[in-house]
Amino acid sequence: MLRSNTCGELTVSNIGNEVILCGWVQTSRDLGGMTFIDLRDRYGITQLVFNMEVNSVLCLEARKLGREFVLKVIGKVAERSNKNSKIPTGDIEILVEKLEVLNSSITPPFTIEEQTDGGDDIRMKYRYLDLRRNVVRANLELRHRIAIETRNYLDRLHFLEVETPVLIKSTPEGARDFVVPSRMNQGQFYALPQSPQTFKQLLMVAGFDRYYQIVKCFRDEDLRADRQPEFTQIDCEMSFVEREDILQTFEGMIRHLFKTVKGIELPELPRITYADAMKYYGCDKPDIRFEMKFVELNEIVKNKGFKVFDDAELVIGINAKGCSEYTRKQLDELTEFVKKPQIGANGMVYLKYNLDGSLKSSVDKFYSAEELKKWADACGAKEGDLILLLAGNSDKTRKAMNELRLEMGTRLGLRDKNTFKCLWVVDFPLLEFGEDANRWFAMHHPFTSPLPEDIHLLESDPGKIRANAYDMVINGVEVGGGSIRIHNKQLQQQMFGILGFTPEEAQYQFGFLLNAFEYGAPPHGGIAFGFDRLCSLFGGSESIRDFIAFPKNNSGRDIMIDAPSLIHQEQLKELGIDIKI
RNA sequence: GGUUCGGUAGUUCAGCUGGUUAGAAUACAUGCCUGUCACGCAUGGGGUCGCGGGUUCGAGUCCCGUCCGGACCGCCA
Repeated sequence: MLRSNTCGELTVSNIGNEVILCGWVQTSRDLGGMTFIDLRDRYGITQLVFNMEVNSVLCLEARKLGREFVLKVIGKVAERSNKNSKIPTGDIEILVEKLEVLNSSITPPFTIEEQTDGGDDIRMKYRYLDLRRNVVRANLELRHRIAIETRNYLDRLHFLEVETPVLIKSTPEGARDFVVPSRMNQGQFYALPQSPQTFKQLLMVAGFDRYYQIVKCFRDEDLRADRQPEFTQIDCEMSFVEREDILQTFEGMIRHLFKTVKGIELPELPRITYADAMKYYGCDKPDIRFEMKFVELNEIVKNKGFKVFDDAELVIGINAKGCSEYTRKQLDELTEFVKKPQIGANGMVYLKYNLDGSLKSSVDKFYSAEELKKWADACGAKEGDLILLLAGNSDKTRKAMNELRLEMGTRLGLRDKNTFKCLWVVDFPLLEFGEDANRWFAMHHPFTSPLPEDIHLLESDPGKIRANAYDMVINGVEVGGGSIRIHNKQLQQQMFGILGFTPEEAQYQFGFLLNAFEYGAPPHGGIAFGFDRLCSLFGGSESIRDFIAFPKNNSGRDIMIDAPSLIHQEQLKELGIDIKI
């Protein structure tokens, strides 16, 4: 060991000790007669002192040290005359007796401090420097903590962590696959897994009973702040269980994580059906940190001569409590917000329930005060509240109102990142119809079992079938999702049929699974959590990039190593690939 | 594939309706300073205004194209 202690642990109890520290120069403060250097490592910062009167050679040497130089120093721990209460080691300093420069550094392109001056781009290019910053390191420490506690919990319940292959087979359903050309099988490709789905099911067939894996998954789709091309899942599967068992087990896991990592005791998780989530929140991952539920107003507002409402399939309102004093400017901003192309509403109607009890709406021409009062009552509005209404096609209006609700929640400060509201969303539709392809698609994936009571609809009315599937949602973020699986060959074949596979295609793509089901597949089900999202949520950040050591940018590039990149003609030739651009 | 915001010193940014030699902060360098901890003070160096084209007497500023980055829509079983 080059060092006797870290830079974060020395206190007054160590005064007089001879210590050896290693670390990076955070800053130096040269006062002429003496020089202070803050030495940093992963554990903290310790102040080094060089005094001209004590050792002028050493002091002059210390003056020349630049930011991020790597030092080894030997010295005595001393009590400071001026203490710094802001850092744990602020009561002591090191009177340096011997200094060794282990390595020098050129000037870093941005400051390595809590509040860095660097933008995202430059920080990603020099990610190894960015990772030296406390905040980023703390994020990865949090990630480590969550992984450890996940393993603790699942291990205690006898889950086995089993690794599954990364080079697998491309499948047509779902997201685009990343593909890897095979040299030994020219013209053929592996795919990287979007999830270990079929493997974990095969592990259930194999009798492993309880499996989990903290595992990298890959999807070749466009990215977002919360989406990376390679991401990590906590992937789990259990045999001989029903939905209730899975919900209990993993509700337990999330509560364990909140308790051990955040010190938060979560209440029992509420459950909401997909249908209700869409009805009251316009969204299958509602943020329930605040109420502001949708109220359907069709009955009340129609046939009074206001064409927009009369022609609308759906008119819904939300009650923004305490906002009756909103100015014209604020209301115009909200209207502009909902009219943005990404949101797509044509306009917004408002109703102010003023503090004096009067009602003022943007459609006063068409509605009497009495009629407006009915709106207010339906929305549970009181004096001082503001009702916002959107109208039009049902799906679009719900989607737009969801955005408006979240925007209002943000504006009213109702989405505190340190408040956590978790829930289960259950009874998703099994299938959704793809207009372009003119066929049914699995909403979750093709291995999802229908609810037993809905199986009879398979041939007659597939769109009505509910899936035995569930999502866990925290603060409006889908952190996990899963289902009870199909474990019966005939039902699985029937499902592939509905999804437009011929029996031959089904056999070609998923024959291994169908075959396995013939050898005594147990009833099973599982769930997968987005590990990166869970970490960012725990860390109070919107972006998962902050919780990944070496993330990719919006275009899927790693700008530090500059990947993806061209490969040599030789390599292409070996693979039997001819590229035309 | 689309919408939108941005690209000016090492870095983060300002730069108005086009008009002298493009600024600030910070970082960096040099000097002074014995209790700093965002040390202080003084001095200094540092720019292909992303790139290409156009309009104009004149473009960092306006227009077109293009590249790069961020956020979002589509997409993400």
